[in-house]
Amino acid sequence: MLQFNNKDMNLLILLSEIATIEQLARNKLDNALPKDLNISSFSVLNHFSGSRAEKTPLQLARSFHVTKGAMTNTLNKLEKQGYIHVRPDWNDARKKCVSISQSGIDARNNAMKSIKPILDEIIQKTNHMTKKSLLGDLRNFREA
Amino acid sequence: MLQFNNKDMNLLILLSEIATIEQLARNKLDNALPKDLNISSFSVLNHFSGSRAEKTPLQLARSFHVTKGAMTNTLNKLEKQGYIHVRPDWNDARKKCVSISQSGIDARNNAMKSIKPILDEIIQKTNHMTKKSLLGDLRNFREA
DNA sequence: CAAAAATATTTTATCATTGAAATATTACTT
DNA sequence: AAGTAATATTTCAATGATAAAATATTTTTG
Repeated sequence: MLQFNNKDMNLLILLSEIATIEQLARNKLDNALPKDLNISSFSVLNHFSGSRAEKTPLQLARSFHVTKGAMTNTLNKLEKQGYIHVRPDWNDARKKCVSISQSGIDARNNAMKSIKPILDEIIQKTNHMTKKSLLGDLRNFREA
Repeated sequence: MLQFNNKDMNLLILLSEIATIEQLARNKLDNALPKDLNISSFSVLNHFSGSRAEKTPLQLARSFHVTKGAMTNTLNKLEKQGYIHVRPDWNDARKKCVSISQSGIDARNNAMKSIKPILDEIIQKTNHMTKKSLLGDLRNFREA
């Protein structure tokens, strides 16, 4: 039988561990969020709560590493909900400019409140770990 | 405006970093795999290459943290492809017993060869990191 | 300036997953 | 032993993502 080296296998295990965490976290958060906000929509709103500067759909798609079509979907939903403003870019008709609305900010804050118990639970359970170095390691890892 | 504590925000950032890595890795691997094997199918085959013991669909669903319906799908595909054997459990008619076939082993080895360049590239790029402690940290993190 | 290439968004078909319901079998309870 | 609860699998509708094609606009190039 073919033999693969340990490094390859260990990397697969590491990646599968990451996938598992992602899946569990996604499910927990998804269920905790208000039913009119899925994780994708919440992420976009949350993104704008850091900086309210306008972004184009393409910039957002890149930020979240999703396809442009997926971002079109998410933005359409958010716009119908009144959580974002979308306007043409007057200098370049190919582009649009997306920003968060006041009710979008409210929805984001409300969503944050509903997932806070889960976040706090995780924080409490992982209090012994240094999440700071973990985050750094993961960032380095992602670069590759 | 509402205020959320730094720990909550940092945790969200950490989770989003994990999600990003998962997405990038999944895409890279998915594209590299033979077109008749997606990651889910490959994972099941790879699972059996560690221990060829029979497993029930439910056990597999739990191992991979997917729903039972998702596992039914994956197993149906693998069976049609001839990569697994599925037989009734003679002691309990509710259950089935799944095992890997010889061509399943071949397909798994072949798939491994096709993703090896990607794995090696990641390994090389992250050679400076101690992936061992990272894996431990992530495991602890997942428990929570 | 006209043609070609690049950029931005939307549309379309396809796919994998989920949660819940349906079905079937086995285990428990009294 | 009958009825209820638990377990295992499949089916189904809905969802959210992808890749690729379609459309529109702007930039580059010859």
